[in-house]
Amino acid sequence: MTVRTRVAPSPTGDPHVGTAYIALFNYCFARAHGGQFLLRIEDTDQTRSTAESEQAILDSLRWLGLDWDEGPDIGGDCGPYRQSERMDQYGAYAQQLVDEGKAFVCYRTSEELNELREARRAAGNSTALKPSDLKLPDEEVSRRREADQPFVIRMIVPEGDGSCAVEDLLRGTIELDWSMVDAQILLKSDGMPTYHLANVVDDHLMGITHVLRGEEWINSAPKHKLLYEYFGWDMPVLCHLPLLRNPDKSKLSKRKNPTSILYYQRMGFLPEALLNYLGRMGWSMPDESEKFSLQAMQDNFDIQRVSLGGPIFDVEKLSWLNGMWIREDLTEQQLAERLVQWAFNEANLLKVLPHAQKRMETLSDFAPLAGFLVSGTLPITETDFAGLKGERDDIVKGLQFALWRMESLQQWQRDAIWDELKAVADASGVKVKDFLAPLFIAVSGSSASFSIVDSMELLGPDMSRARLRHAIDVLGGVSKKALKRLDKEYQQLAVAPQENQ
RNA sequence: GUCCCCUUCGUCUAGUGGUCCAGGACACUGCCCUUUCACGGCGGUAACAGGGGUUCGAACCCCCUAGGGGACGCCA
Repeated sequence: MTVRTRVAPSPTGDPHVGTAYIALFNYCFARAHGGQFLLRIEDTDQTRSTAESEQAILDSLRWLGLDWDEGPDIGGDCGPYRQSERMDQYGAYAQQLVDEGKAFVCYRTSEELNELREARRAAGNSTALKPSDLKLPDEEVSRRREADQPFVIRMIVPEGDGSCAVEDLLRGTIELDWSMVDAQILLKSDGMPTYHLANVVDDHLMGITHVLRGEEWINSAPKHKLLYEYFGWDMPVLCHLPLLRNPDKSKLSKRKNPTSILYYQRMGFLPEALLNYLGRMGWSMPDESEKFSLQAMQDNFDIQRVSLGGPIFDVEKLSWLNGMWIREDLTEQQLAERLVQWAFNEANLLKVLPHAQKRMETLSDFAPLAGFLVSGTLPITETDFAGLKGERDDIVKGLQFALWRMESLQQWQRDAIWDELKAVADASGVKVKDFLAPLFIAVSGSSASFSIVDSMELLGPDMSRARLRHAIDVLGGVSKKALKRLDKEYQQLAVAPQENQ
């Protein structure tokens, strides 16, 4: 048995707990059956992926103790591959399907696609575009080809009624209507494969026998099944796991919840505890014990013990569990080592000292000065913001704008942070000093502290964002309605904020 | 809008036709321990989404309704 976890780098490079969640189940499933656990980094979208974001995920999984095996050499690296090394290969597979009449070249422009989709929607149909919808007259095709217009390769899919039966290890047979399945793009106009092609080709080449993935993939399973049929390959057994949820039940997202493994690391959670907690999400030990090690989970793993309701990620219970691990599984000696490892090591102190030293008169000044850097959620209250300029609403607005800006920031460096914050302040017509004042309190808990950008750089993106979010909550939060209004205003600031999930 | 998935205490879950007027854990809460706080110990409140079937018997099987979620991209 061979299973793999696909990990997709996020634009901001945060290793997502959802990724670790899926990886954990793949790991246990494979190990429990004496099989292999492989890792594959999905990397076909150049706008998302960087070497750093890939590394961050690998490091996080390793931190959690989820070690993977070396896979077979399928061209390029066995682990994460770089697209440039394998491009030709995907192109060849796509071409093969074209030659066999199972895929076709499509010259449609995105404007045309939008029109076609809108027309279908207006008619009350699904928006899935079929080969026949996309077909252009032959002369038009040759005209566009001669004009060297960009094209993609799409797969042929069945038209008309009927459904595709997909087998799921946990859900049994799932019937999906072919009418919902569009002529999926396999090869993009830049020559890169889409996930769907890369996924099927890689899994085949890697000899994957079982695929455990999130349930958001159920709907594209027919495409994958069809591709396996087109290529004449054996299809792996599919198993769709439930999705981790926010407290409001939506899919776990960083807008509503800290989702980065780095955040939990920084917050002082033990990897054993975080992994243990993820193992309790939608799964239970036969004896229902709450606290168990990865080894114990693996030894007792039974995929049938997965429950299908989407579990809500509850930090409170995670904290309790973490406390259990600290109290019951660490000697004082080990706890001391963990603390040093976590933050009180020389390298870390040296990063902080440049900012602290000039503000110190005695050594004992250090803790109050730098304490916020090793704290979790700061014990701030509404009154901490009382002395500042501006109404409560304006302060909240500033914090929210800063938060949004920081959520889309890709390079977490002090100068970049400064540029972003200044841009927002300028665009909103607020003096930088007044704009920054509430941020100081949100981030450091005090109005007198290290410079805001230095503090944020030291804290890292996840903790910084969490602090901003917490400050907004402390100030009474933002209602849904107000949020909508603020969002509109934010979009009009013309600082061209990037959309991100 | 269309399709798919899901539905046991507020939350995580046990439960695969009788042993369930539903068990455990977090949270909340009462008492005990304790110079304080925490830890720990003993209790308490709290759920089978609703309606129809099938069956001697249904949390469990079937159907309908409702609610929640997901998918509908040259993202993964």
